Amino acid sequence: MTDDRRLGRPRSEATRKAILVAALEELDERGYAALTIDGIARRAGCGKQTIYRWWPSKADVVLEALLERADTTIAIPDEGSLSDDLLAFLTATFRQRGQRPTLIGLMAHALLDPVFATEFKEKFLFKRRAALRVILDRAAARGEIAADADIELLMDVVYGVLWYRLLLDHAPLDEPAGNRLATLLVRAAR
Amino acid sequence: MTDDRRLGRPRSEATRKAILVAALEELDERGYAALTIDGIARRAGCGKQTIYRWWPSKADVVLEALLERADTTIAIPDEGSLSDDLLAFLTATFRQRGQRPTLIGLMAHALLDPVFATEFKEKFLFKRRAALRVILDRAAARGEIAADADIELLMDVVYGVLWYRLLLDHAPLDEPAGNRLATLLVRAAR
Amino acid sequence: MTDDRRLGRPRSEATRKAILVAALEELDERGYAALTIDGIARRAGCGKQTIYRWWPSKADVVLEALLERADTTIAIPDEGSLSDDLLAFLTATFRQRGQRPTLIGLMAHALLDPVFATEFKEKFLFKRRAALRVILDRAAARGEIAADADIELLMDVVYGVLWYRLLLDHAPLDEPAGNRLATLLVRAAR
Amino acid sequence: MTDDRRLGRPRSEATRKAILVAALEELDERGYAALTIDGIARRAGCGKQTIYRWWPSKADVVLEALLERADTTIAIPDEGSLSDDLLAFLTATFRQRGQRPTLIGLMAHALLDPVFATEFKEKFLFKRRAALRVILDRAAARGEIAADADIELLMDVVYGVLWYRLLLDHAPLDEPAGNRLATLLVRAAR
DNA sequence: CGCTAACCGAGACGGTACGTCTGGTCTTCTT
DNA sequence: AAGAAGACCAGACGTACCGTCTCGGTTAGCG
Repeated sequence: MTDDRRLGRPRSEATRKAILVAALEELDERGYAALTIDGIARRAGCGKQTIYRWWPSKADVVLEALLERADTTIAIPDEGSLSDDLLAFLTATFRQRGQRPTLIGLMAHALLDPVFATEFKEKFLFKRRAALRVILDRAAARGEIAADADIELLMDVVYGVLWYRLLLDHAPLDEPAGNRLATLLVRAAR
Repeated sequence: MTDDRRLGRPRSEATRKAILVAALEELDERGYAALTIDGIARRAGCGKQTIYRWWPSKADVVLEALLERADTTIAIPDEGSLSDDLLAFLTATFRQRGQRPTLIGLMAHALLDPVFATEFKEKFLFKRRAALRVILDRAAARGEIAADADIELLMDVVYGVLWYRLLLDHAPLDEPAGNRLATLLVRAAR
Repeated sequence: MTDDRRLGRPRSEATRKAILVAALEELDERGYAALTIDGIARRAGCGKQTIYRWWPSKADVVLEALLERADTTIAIPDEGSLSDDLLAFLTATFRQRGQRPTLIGLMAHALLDPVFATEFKEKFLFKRRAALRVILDRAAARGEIAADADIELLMDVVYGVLWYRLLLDHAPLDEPAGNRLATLLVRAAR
Repeated sequence: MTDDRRLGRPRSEATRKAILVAALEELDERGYAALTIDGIARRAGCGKQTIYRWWPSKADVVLEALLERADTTIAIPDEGSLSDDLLAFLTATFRQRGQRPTLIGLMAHALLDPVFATEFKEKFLFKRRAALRVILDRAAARGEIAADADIELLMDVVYGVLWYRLLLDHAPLDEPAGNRLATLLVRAAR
């Protein structure tokens, strides 16, 4: 029941969107390393101050753009077996591989800026982990996972392989890869 | 065959070392994000040109310093069983966790600079993978790994978990963790 | 005839005064160079728009404040002789030396902004000249000034010396100085 | 016998001149109020830092340009009589009236920036006063100036009228004006 | 022993982005 | 319609580094 109406001119939604779009376009065309606040402002047709007013760093702009663009809700499959759930989850996750430049840039920034790192984990990384945890908890309830299994470790295996291949780009992140990873996990979980 | 002696004044070994030391000190004290060529040169008491003459980027300086400091030879345990070999390997690898700031910085740079990324993979990452491959190949020869197992994937699991925890810093990289990961791998390999 | 009452809410006299006071306070505390519309508005507790609505530039605010504060009527002495009139006029004028920061700022602004320069001359500088001209005309009628004397030049001597010392601050603007200048003028006028 | 050779790359004389020229061109074309360091650097084809390295403010750049362009030596006429000397001096000084925009800008800046004001007085204003003083001292030695005359005040009359007309631009600064001012001064000096 | 060549330190150079500041305009609700 | 609040676009500010360059000076092998 809070009254959200504030004094003064309200924030321009049009400008906010123009900035997010401009950030993603600049990112695609020139890469994260060449991304600048100046460039985003120029492309969005806004003043730099408007960006600095709402986001603490360029990474925060990109993160918000990513969250807005991505499916807000992370689909949690429920096929009845760990194997099928994992396969569905991995396939859905791998399908977002087009986001690679964005994710790479955000991770790079997180490594260089601890403040943003926290933001990135809370708003993105840990949200995805939570979805995976639901799947594993259900499988544990069905007895598909050994009682002494380390659920945290299993999740790290999933996201570890995912990020490692995303970062190094040395091996595929496609459906067959998802298949093999699911098989490995099922075997390891018993 | 090649006569490596060059005309003119030879490269100063003292300066080379001063630069590598200065780079690591700056890295420790101020973090990779604040690392600058200017700063390294100032601390090393040398001209900027001297750095640019021998290294293409600040990451290359740090990489060379890391390679020089780290055990040049990667120990490859041969205990007779996959389980023991993995445990020994992981324990040795995790022990280098003190390098975290350095590794984080190099990875960040690699994500932003494709040229350095190649360098980093060749000189560092793939060298470590090769050591692990020897262990896995031996285990396969002993029949400890299923014939249809995906050796590449197993390696990605090891280094994926390692890097994922290194980057996110959300879970420990200690001996118990190594133990559990080794157990998981043995189970998955069958 | 004209009906000056306008539609809508009338201008707030309290705000107008708060702005003029705030402008002079900022001027005294931080100097003209640091004077900003933002700062005046903040101190006056009003919106920037309210200032822009009524004054074209910060100098106009200061000018209005100065005119309001200063004696609205410029005293024109009539002692019976050029010498006494000049002395009285100079003494009265020099007494306003405390306005130096204000006058300095207004002159600086006038030099940089031709539109304000016109305003400044009409509302301030030429008003003072007119007073001096009355004195000189009366002296001419009494025959104290040679028929071929250049009255305009005499006025420029008075205000030239005054402003030159005000601007450079290299020599006093006190009563002895007024005395000497009056003597010089009387001599020059013959 | 100081050894002026300094370490490092020497200052570029070509760039120095390009900056001074660019500053005067910008000043002529757009006026002092619109003069920016950015603009000077852009026109001179140099980096902003190069300007900041050598001059503390844009006014210092303009001052150096003015000093370089103007006759370095201020001609001191010696015609044998105060009247002729003054006329020659005023004529020569008034002839530089083309400098008006430059002088106006420098004075405006001096009024806003006390540090530059000192610089401006020392390097420009007081140098001119010194020349005039030579003329007046010679006249005093010849007995053309009353023993009790205030030489400082006479100089302030000359430069006061000059600057007052320069700043307000309400009356001419030409040869007839010089003539009339010289006459007035001779009369006042007796 | 002098010449040549490549090194070294220092530091100026042209650029470019930074994050801040102010200007002048606009858009909301309130008086 | 005026006012307070505050967001908006625009663009200059002065700083920090980038990677390059140009000096004087040093240190090797070769003639």
